[in-house]
Amino acid sequence: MTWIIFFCECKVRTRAIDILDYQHPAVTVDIVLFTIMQEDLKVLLVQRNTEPFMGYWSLPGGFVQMDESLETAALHKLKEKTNVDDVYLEQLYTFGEIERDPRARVITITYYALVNSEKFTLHPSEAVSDVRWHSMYQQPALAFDHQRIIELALQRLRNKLGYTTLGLQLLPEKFTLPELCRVYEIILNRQIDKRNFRKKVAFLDILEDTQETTQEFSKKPAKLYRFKQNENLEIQLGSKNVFDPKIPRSLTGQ
Amino acid sequence: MTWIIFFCECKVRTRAIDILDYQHPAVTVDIVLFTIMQEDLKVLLVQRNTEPFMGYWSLPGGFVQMDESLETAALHKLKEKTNVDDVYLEQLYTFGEIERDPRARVITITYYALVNSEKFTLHPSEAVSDVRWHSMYQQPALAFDHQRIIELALQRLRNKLGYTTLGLQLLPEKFTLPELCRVYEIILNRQIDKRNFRKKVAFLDILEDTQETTQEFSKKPAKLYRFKQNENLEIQLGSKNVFDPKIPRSLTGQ
DNA sequence: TCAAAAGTGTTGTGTGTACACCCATGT
DNA sequence: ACATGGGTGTACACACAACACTTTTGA
Repeated sequence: MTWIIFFCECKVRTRAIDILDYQHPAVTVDIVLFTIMQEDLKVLLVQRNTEPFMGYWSLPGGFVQMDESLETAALHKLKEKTNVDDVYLEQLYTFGEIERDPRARVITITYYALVNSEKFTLHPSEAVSDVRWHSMYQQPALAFDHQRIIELALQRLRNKLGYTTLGLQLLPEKFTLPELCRVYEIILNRQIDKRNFRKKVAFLDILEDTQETTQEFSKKPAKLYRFKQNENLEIQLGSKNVFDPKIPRSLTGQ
Repeated sequence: MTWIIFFCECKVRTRAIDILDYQHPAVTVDIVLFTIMQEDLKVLLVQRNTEPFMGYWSLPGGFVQMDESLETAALHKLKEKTNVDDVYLEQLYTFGEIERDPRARVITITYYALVNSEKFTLHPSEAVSDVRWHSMYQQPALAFDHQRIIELALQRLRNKLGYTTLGLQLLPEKFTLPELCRVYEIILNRQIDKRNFRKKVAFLDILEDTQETTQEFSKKPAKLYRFKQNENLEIQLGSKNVFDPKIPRSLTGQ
């Protein structure tokens, strides 16, 4: 009898703990916003003006409000800091180590985002003193676990570059092939053979010729291309992988 | 009952505003636990006995406690439901739509996990009436957005199968090549050429011959292999991708 | 005429895929 | 002897990687 009562009590109390007395951790979003400027891969950082980590740089982000989805929250934070709202945004990972914020239990859902440099220069919020672009390859000291987050974002970006058309997000509407190639070189941090690159892009058939040229980057005019908007962002090319036979090698095959 | 709880919850959350000037959403973890049994891919599901979605099936999971990291929380929930604790666990995605739980704002960090069938049969918690394995290819009606979560998990599992050795997590320590091949066939839901499969596995050089054989599955004895534990889980094989030239094609090259 | 970047083809090699038969054993 | 699943080799196709010279223009 006692056991039954105890059992019931436990059950009730467990539910009570879950729903009533349960302490909710704080939830934030943090965004790794990439762009390419001055032939360099940049990340947007914000300088902290409060403890902890006062003076350190951190990712733009903030608390998730009750009336916004995670993605919306991320977009809001970005808009707040940069005034840019046309970005490519993708969830990265969720960090929830107990001690990642010394003040309280904070779980952060991280995103990474890409803006093309042109859109950015139209809203040069870098003027705001405590919000600045930093070279990915030369960062200041970062607060919390943000270093780790940025590294993961870069890794993901590099990976996805290979099987998606993500790179196009970093360029204006019209761009030249050498420009696109440079985007890849900058992100991957290594040289790419331009002949092979052109060949692959041509084969993908995701660009259309605008019939225009530009001499912005060279004396010889370079053709300007535009991304075929109707094309899917996820491009599956080439041999897929180890244990995946029986898929015919055609673009339509996936 | 539900209404009382809901009311109380509102009250508590209102107080939270006063104190922190910020409402914290509830945070849960949900786990998609896969195994292979009876030549079929199974997912562990729990039948709900409360509203909302009473009677529907849902993923094992629960609230994240303040003193456990997300991954720890996920492991705890699994242990609770299945008594299995030696699993491969990996974060999947975080869902935070405002309306995903009709009761309150709940953000869930989802994981997927793999157990080998042998470990599972040692702790047959399927006996527990409201916790059961269901065929991935024939599921009951699912609560919340759990259908979507499971689908994402399957997709991820299939993808990762190609460039990792994840499949090995679903087998006991010693296994035969036909068994491993069957794991891939079951998960990918398609036939695989066994000659090509063996060739690739041999080339990967991640298995060691145990010098033993088994006749469990056939009359002709099949060699038993063991996973070389020191090998990395992430195997990069074959051509990498579209925009990634200049990487020599060697296993050491990554 | 020179410098600077755009543009262009070919070849070898590795990896994916298709395909058919013999082997070892229990019944 | 036969049924069952284990085990093996070859040939073709395709994508990746390496590589060097010509073209167009501005200065």
